[in-house]
Amino acid sequence: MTPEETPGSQMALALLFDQQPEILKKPVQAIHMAITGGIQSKTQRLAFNAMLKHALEEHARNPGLETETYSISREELMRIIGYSSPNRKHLKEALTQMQKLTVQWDFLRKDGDPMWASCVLLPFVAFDRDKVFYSYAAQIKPMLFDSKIYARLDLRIQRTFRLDPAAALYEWVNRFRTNPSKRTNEMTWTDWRWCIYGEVSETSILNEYKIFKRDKLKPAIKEINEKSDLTIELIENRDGSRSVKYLQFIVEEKQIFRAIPDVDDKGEWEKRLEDLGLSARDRKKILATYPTAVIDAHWKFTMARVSDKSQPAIKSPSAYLKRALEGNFAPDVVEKAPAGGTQDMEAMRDIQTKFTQTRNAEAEAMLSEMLEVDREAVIAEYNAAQDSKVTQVPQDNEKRTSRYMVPLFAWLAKKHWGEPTPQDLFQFALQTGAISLK
DNA sequence: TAGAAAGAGGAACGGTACGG
DNA sequence: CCGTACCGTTCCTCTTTCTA
Repeated sequence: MTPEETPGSQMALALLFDQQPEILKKPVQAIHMAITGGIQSKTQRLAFNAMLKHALEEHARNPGLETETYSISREELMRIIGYSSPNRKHLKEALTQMQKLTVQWDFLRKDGDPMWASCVLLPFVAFDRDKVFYSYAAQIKPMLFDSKIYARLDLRIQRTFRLDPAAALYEWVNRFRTNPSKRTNEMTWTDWRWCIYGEVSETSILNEYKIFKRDKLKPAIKEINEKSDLTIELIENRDGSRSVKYLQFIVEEKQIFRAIPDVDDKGEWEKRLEDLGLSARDRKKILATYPTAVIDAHWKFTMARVSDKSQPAIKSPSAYLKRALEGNFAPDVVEKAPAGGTQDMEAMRDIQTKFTQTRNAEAEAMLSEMLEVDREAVIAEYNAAQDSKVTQVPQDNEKRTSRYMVPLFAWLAKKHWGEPTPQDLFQFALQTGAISLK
């Protein structure tokens, strides 16, 4: 069942684990979309995500400002989508082509608002020497920018895929990673083909399931299992007939990404240093000489350098780490204690409260968007974790007042997004304008 | 009802076009 | 030169369905 994992891919995953994530909070309606009248390449898909991420950040910085046209530096765009070729022609062509692609938004909610039924993917794109300008259709902007229901998509992972359908399938299954049932939705195989590949003509050989599976599905599943933080498994449903009718996936998060390792723990560091290839003597010396915070900083420094493709490759990460530690390469790691004063403390608490409220609202939206069976599973899990009966969420829908539900939302938010990290709070404070970088 | 035929899918090949 | 996308082919297995 477990896919073959080469040491190389494991190393790549381990490296990924130590980088800063690049999360796009992508509205689910924009994930559940299908290209009509053509196919979408990986470059286009990633570019759309990169541009959306950029626009969302822009939007968060200036919430009041109604921006018509966004711009992103070409360098940054190319970095996010992993476009390394010096030949810009194809990037330009791919982006220009996006103006011709139309999409069916919110594909899963068939009875949804018909206003978003179909619309051009990117109505406007322009270039100059080092910037790319783009804008969205006015009708879909609220959906893109104000959506409460989103999935966290890690663009670092998505750009490591080489196969088009792998990037597309990953995006779809990633959205179901937190489902208690560990299942995606079930769709006819032609709908899956539509979502992860595009619309095909009547004469295409991809009208045969076995060809689609051979050329698109299987390679995509293989690549996702090898390179991503998820393992997925295909379920085929023949529905009594001879041919495969419906497809579904089992989605599980890989172990390494589930538990945040305790970096203060010497044992954990011992193992990490060993994995890197350091000898027992070196490990002992390093752990005895430097505090873990310093090792951690240099570890991150080393990993960033190792995965930096713009510089010559590092032959031996372990030797590099040693040298980095000896030379104290990493910038200062002294933890900055927050400036004292009760005013600051109160401002901090205020940010924390607002952050919690926002997250709870997001958790509520997520819950309401779940399938009935999944929602009840979540509630059952929550109830099981309650010591006392009075805090349990009642079975009767009518009786589910905020007295019960708000703690549930908080629990759910913590479960899915974890404890807010300092970065989360910092980001949030920046976005809401509570603090500013000057 | 046994055996043939047909349908669906899988495995392992092959090729061309094209871009980095 | 290699990897990806796309398009074929041949031979095989398994299951359903047809038919003598």
